[in-house]
Amino acid sequence: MATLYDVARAAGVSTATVSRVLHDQAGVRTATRQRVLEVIEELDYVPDGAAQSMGRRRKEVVGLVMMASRGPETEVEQEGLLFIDEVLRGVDSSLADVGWSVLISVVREGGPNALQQLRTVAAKVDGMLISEGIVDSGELAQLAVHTPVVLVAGSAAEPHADVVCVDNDSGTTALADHLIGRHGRRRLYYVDGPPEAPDAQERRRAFEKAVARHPGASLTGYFSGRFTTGSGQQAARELLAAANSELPDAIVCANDQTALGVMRELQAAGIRVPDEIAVTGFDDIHLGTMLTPPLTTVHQSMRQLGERACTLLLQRIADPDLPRRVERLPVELIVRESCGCPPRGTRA
Amino acid sequence: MATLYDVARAAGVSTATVSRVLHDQAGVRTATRQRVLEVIEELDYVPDGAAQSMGRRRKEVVGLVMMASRGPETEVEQEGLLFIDEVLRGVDSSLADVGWSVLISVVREGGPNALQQLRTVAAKVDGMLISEGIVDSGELAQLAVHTPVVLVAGSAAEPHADVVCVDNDSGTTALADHLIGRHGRRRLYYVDGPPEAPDAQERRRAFEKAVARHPGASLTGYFSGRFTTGSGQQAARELLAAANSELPDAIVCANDQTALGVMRELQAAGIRVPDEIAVTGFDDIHLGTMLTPPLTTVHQSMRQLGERACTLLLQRIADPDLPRRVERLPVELIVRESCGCPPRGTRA
DNA sequence: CTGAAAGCGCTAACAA
DNA sequence: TTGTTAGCGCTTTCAG
Repeated sequence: MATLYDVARAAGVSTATVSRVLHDQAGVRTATRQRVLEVIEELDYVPDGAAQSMGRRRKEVVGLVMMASRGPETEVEQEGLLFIDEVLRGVDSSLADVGWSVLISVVREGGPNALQQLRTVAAKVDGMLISEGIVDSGELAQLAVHTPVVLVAGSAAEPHADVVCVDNDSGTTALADHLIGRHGRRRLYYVDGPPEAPDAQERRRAFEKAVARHPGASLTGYFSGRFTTGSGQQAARELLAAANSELPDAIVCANDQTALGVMRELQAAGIRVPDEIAVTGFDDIHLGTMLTPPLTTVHQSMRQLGERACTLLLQRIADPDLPRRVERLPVELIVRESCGCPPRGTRA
Repeated sequence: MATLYDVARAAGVSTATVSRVLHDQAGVRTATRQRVLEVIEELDYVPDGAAQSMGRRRKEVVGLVMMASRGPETEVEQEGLLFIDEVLRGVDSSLADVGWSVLISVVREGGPNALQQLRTVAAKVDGMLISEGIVDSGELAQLAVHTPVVLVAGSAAEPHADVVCVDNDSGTTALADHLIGRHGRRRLYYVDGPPEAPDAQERRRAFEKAVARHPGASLTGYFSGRFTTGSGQQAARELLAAANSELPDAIVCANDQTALGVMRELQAAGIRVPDEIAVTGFDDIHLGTMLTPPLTTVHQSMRQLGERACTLLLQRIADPDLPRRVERLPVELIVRESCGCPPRGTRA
């Protein structure tokens, strides 16, 4: 492998000059530049990244740490699994502008000390994007002392890092208002996500608040799920089994995966959605458009989440003394048919 | 940021000793080790990755280069998009064993010189996994001179790199035999993928061969698609528009995305699948299980693809003089209902 | 416009 | 068992 020295020697210039040419810096005579360029070409020289990092004291790499899906590999209908892809795209596009790269690390649930893994990553990057649920606030604080960190889809209340999250509040509220105001649903049932997930908390609270604002409407029940299809099925089964009680006329789910399970189970029991019971989700995963009926939900752009998080991270790396920031991304109510609305005109 | 020197000084030992402790190497008295460990803890020391790379002349990072989906971000039904996730998981699991990391780079179609981008990645890694369709054989040859490269899902005929691919042949053959032998389909129509994709070529050839082996069966038509849902729809539309000709009794698609489009369009035209026309895919994407009828297809594990490719890469990095290898991963015929088979017992 | 040279933080061969 | 020290390849300041 040719080094900078080889190039310098072959071109009869100093390493400083080669470096300047390499980075298109001004102050090199055209003829000299030309000569160096030729030698570079000839020697097929590629600068060594590690050495560059040492020299400029910056690696130009950011870490993206995400959670592996729980369960066996074939279980695609899982929390997490669906998001790496989109978030990664956002991050990448934000990085492409400046020529940096992403280092990915997947944390396996129950894997040995996630913190250790994070440290390993930290050694190789200038800053990291960590998705919610990987470390607790204390560990995060430790990490953030030396490494710029942005929490992706994390709790806005996290005091030790910048956070980019989604406006769960307005999304959930819009959904509830639609269901109650537009469709006159009154007996609402809620299928929650895991209590430790900030998104789940925010959505549930917002939902309760929204329901409370509508006289006549009430929360008839509640299931504590885990953002999974299985949770949804379980919730629906329990609901159906409780024979003594009247069924709700709408089931609001903490996310689309859950809604999927609920719908599946209801329909298997011969219940018509949305005629008898409306079902809604949150996230707007692609699968939702393929269901019968198509799922009414709240759209959030994971891509944008990644992009914004990365942008914040780059800014913090550039200036570590920036005040802490929280960015809340807008969401959009996506009305399809599972809420009771009629089919939209033409299909894609 | 504390350095190795700080630790050495504070512990009253040499940097060599600290390094030994850091890597759990033998030959350090327990008491010494203990002391060093304490100092490390106290100073919250984290070794610098770039410096480590320099020292050991190895970065312990592999690059994974994949293609961005074409088209707008919302178009999820695209080639490529669906695979990063799974492949990444395989790579990661293979890397987790040795403690290395993955650097991801997404090549945008039409983006400025992919080769340039690859060089940038090459500077930061010890070897790279490149997915099919990113570089041509010539460029690959250039790259591979200095960097270990494994082609993912590439052409087995590629002479300049190791290749991990899928056994398109046996999968397609099994599918054709099933359709013809089991269901007695005779008038077969094929929707191909892009001609430049090795997978597409292999599948088409295998299909033609398989059909030829069955007297009575024939290939009644052929559409040159692009592995996309859109291609499938277009293929179906053309087929339906050609009013003079008799319709086929089976449409075999180069991949699931395409099959999805075909099914959608056929059903929109009131044609019953599989009663009137059977439809099959290749890949076994999750969506296929959700269709009505569920899609009969050929399963390939992208996760395994990533894992194997990564394993080969690690071996080549360890020994660059290894002979070139091609690994062909097994596939499995997944019989569901779109081929004409009856529903399987219980659903998941 | 160009060059000399001092780092950057760690590893590993060699000595002791 | 521990220490010394020569790199690793590039960047960048400071002189010229």
